[in-house]
Amino acid sequence: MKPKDTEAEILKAAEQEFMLRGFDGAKTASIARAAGVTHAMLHYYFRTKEQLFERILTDKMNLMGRSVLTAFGNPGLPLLERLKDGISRHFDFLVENPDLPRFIINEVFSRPERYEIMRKGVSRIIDKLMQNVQQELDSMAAQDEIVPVDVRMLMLDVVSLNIFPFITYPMIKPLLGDIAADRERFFEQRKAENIEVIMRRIKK
Amino acid sequence: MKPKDTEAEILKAAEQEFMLRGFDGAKTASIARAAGVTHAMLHYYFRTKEQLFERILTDKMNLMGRSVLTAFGNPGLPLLERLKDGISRHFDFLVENPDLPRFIINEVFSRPERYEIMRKGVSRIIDKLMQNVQQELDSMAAQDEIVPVDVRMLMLDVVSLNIFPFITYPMIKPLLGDIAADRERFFEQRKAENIEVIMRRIKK
DNA sequence: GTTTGTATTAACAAAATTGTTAGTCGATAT
DNA sequence: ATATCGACTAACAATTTTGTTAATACAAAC
Repeated sequence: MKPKDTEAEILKAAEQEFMLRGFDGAKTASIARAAGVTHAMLHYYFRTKEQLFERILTDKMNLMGRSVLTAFGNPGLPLLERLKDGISRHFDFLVENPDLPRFIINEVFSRPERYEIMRKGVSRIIDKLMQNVQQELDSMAAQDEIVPVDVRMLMLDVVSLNIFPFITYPMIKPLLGDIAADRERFFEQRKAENIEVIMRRIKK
Repeated sequence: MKPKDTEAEILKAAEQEFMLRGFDGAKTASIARAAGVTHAMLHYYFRTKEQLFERILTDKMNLMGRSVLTAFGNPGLPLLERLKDGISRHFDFLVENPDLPRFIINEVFSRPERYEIMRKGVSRIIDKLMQNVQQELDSMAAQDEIVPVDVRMLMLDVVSLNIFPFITYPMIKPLLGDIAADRERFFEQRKAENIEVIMRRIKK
């Protein structure tokens, strides 16, 4: 008589399994085992593997989309501070969700139509945010305080620098040696580096 | 009769299928169909799906590893020119192999032990290359021509900026609108942007 | 011309994976 | 008390996927 409980258990297990192995690599039996129920329950609550997956993917896409907005949508600060703060907050979000980008990138790649889910949710708001920042960039550039720059290119710089170390950490760790051995310390350094790179990109 | 022929056909088909769908998503029947043979042939030549996959993965990892070396291992130029040239050549390599990084990142993530294949091949040579560049960076910094910088951080900046647009193109294309609509032109702009970012990172 | 060896196929086998169903159990409402 | 209803299980079914094998074809070697 505790339906919410098992349903939540399945969702939790499915999230882990799908994030770790992707849609094709995840097995319903494995999800059921991790949730501590028979795999029939999974069909009872979600009909098919596909539907269970869509549920997880939608959640994760919304999380990913909102992360950019909440990181950079911090009004009241002067532009450069707001940028620094945004990079830092976006990076911190990735520390808490290190596997999220790789998961989404893969699932969108293997079925691009899935991206519509996300685009509809955040595209408009991001457009608005970008337009605002572009205006501020332009006015600062007009006053010779920074160099002129396209906000879309700048934001792509930011997310490239922020996300890439997380999706490649298993590979770069052995390559970089001692600098990457201590994971937490390494990511602290990367955050500082990324802010430095972006500030230098736009400062006179 | 013509053994090389069918074996090569299978390898070609397997490469496409594995690169597109990954190990879990790829099906041996689909590979065989694309190669124009029965799926028994695939086992005849390679015993198992796993062994066929290892063959492809090893090739791709060597390709990926060497790409960094050949791009930046261009002696005779002054450091800044060599860096620009390296970024450009590495980027051009990605234009020719846009799906390669995503494929390798995924397969290494899902089974990190696979990374040993690559590490053994290129790790030493990359270490050497990095040490050389670090020395040049240090001597230029000592003469106040550039700011001091750790080569490992700088190279991670470079590959982050270069690779990320390729692995996320299906996602960023709808987000960036007109700027990304023309794929070729977009990547031209990105290459210029990446060189600009890195130069600004180290210049006084 | 027979033997030998390799390439190939069709059919089969085994395992894994997803999905279904009939029926049980227990709480709640009537 | 019993009828009802949602949660649940075990067993089964269907399909997909990987791997095997016996038989065939055919060229080259002897």
